[in-house]
Amino acid sequence: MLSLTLSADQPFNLDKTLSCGQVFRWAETNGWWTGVIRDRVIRIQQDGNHLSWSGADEAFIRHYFSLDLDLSRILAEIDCDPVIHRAIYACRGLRIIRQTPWECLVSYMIATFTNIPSIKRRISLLCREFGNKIDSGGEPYFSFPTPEALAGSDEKQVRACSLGYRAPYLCQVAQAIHQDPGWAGAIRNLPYEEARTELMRYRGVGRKVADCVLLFGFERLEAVPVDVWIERILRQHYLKPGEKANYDHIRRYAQGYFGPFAGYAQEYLFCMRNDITKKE
DNA sequence: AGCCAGGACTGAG
DNA sequence: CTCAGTCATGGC
Repeated sequence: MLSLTLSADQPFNLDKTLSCGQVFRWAETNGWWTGVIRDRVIRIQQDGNHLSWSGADEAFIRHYFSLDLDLSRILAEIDCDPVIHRAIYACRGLRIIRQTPWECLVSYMIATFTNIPSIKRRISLLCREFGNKIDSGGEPYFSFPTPEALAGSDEKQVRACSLGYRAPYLCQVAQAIHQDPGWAGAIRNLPYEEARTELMRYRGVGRKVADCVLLFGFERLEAVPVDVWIERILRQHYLKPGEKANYDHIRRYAQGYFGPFAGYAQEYLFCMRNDITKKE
C-alpha cells in the first residue's frame, strides 16, 4: 500500500473524478475504488488530503489523475459566470483523467446513443469476453481487450456484448488500429482540428466521439464534446433562446467563451447536469 | 409502458 | 448545407 499527501493548493476529489462519467471501469465499495488499468488491478481511497492505493507506483497515479496540473489556475480561468461558478464550487477537485487512447476510443464509440449504466455494463462484458483474466485473489478482473484481440474476433461474439449496431464499427476500428500501431502517435502530433478530422475517418466516430477522445485520451483540454446534456445546458444558460446552432456552433462557442481549458468547463457542467437543466 | 440516453450514418431536399 | 429516418439496447 502506497500513499501521498496532497498539497493544500492542489484540489483533488477522487469520488467526483471517478464518478462523473469520464471513465467506465471503476467501481466503489465502502470508500474504496477498484479499477483496472493495463494489466493491473488498482485500489484507491481518499481521506481528506490523503490518498492511499495499491497496484501502481506514485508516478503512475500522479500522471493518471493529472495531479501535476495546476487545477486552481485552470478553474480560475474558466470561472466566468454564475452557472459555471456553481459547478466549480460543487465539483471542485474533479480532474480529467489521462486515459489511454485505444481504450478511450472504444469506450466512447460504445457510448453513443445510450446511457452511462449501459455503457459500463457493455464495456464490462467486452472485457470479460475479450480481455485477459487477472488473478487478484478474490473475484476475477479483466484487462481491456487489445486491438489484436478484438480484430481477430467474430463480429457476432462482439455483438453479444449488447453492442447492437456498434459491433461492426468496433471490429473495423480494431482491425485498422491493429494494422497501424502508430495511429495514436500520428494523431498526437496533429493540431486539434486535423486530429479531429483524422479520428472521424473511423466509421462509428463522429464529432462528439472524436471530441471525447481528444479530451480524455489526448489531453486536448480545449476539446468540448457536446452531448445532449451539454447542448441542453448551453442552450438554457448560454445561447440565445431559439438560436439556431448545430454541433460545431455550440462547440466553438464554448471554446471561445471558456478558452483553452474549455474541456474542463464542459466536464464540470456535465457533472452538474441533473441540477442545472430544467426538464419541460 | 413509454421515453430517453455522453450519436453516427444515410439519403433527400 | 440542413433535415429526418434509422439503427439496438436497456435504464428508469
